Amino acid sequence: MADQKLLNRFKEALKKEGLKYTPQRTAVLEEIIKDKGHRESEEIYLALKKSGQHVSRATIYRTMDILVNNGFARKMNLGDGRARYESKVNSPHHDHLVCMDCGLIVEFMDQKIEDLQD
Amino acid sequence: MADQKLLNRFKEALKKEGLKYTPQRTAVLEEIIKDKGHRESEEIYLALKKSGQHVSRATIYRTMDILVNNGFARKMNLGDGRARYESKVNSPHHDHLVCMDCGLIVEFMDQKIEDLQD
DNA sequence: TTACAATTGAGAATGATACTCAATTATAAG
DNA sequence: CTTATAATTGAGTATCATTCTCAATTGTAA
Repeated sequence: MADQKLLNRFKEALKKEGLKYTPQRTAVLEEIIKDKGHRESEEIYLALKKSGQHVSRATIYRTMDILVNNGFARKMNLGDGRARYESKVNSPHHDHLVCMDCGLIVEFMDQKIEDLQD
Repeated sequence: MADQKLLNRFKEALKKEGLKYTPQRTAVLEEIIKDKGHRESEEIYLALKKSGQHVSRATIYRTMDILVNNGFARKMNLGDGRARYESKVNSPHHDHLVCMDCGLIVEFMDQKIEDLQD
C-alpha cells in the first residue's frame, strides 16, 4: 500500500490539472510502485485483475499517461512495439541500454549523457 | 545510383544467405543510401513510387530486414511507433539521443557508451 | 531452356494503443 | 447532505504500423 504522503502528492497533482481522484487511478499508482521493474500495460492490467480490482485496459493507458506527465512514472521504448513503465517513486534517475539482439536491459547513469540531455 | 562495388557487396551478401538479387531489393538499397537521414518505411515506399518504381510495402519491410541484418542499414526506434532506417554505408557508427517531448534527435558518439555496449 | 525454390504484391491478419459514447461517479457549491 | 455537472469509466470499435498468406511470377544453377 502506498504511504499517505505519496497519495496526497498524487491527489494534489490530479487536482492541479482538474482531474478526479478515482479508485482506478489510485489502484494503478499503487500497482506501479509495488515493483521496480519495467512493466508493460498488459502486465499491470493482469496484476490488478488478479488482486480483484477491475480496471479496464483503456483506463490503464489513460492513467499511465497521467502518471508519466506528473513524474510518478517513466515510459520506455525498448524497440519491441510495447511500451514499458517504471516507477519513478523512490528510484533515482538513470538511462537504459537495450540490446537489440537479446533484449537485455542495462541500467546506467553517466554524467556525460546527463549533460547531453540538458 | 549506387557504385558497382556496393552492388557487388550486396549481391554477395544475398548469395551467402541463399537470397535472390532482385530489382526491388536493389531499388530499396539505392534509395536508402541516397539520403543520410532517419527515414521511415512509408517514406521509402513513396520515394520509390515517385521515381516510377513500384515496390510494395511488404517488400520494403522485408528488404529493410535484410539490409539491417547484413550491415547496410540500421533500424531505430524513436518512440513514436514507427521504425526509422538509416544507411550505414559511408556513415560512421554513432548513437541517438531522442527528446521525448519535441522529437529532436541528436547524433553523438561517446567512448564510454561504446564500452558499455561491448 | 528448364526446374524449382525464392520472391513478389495485394490484401487480410495482428497487436498495441487510442477513440467513442452512454452510463456512472467525484466533487464543488448550496 | 443534496444537487448539478463535468470528468471518468468500460466495452467495444477504430487505427496504424507491421507481418502474414498465398497464388502468380521470377532469378538462378545446371
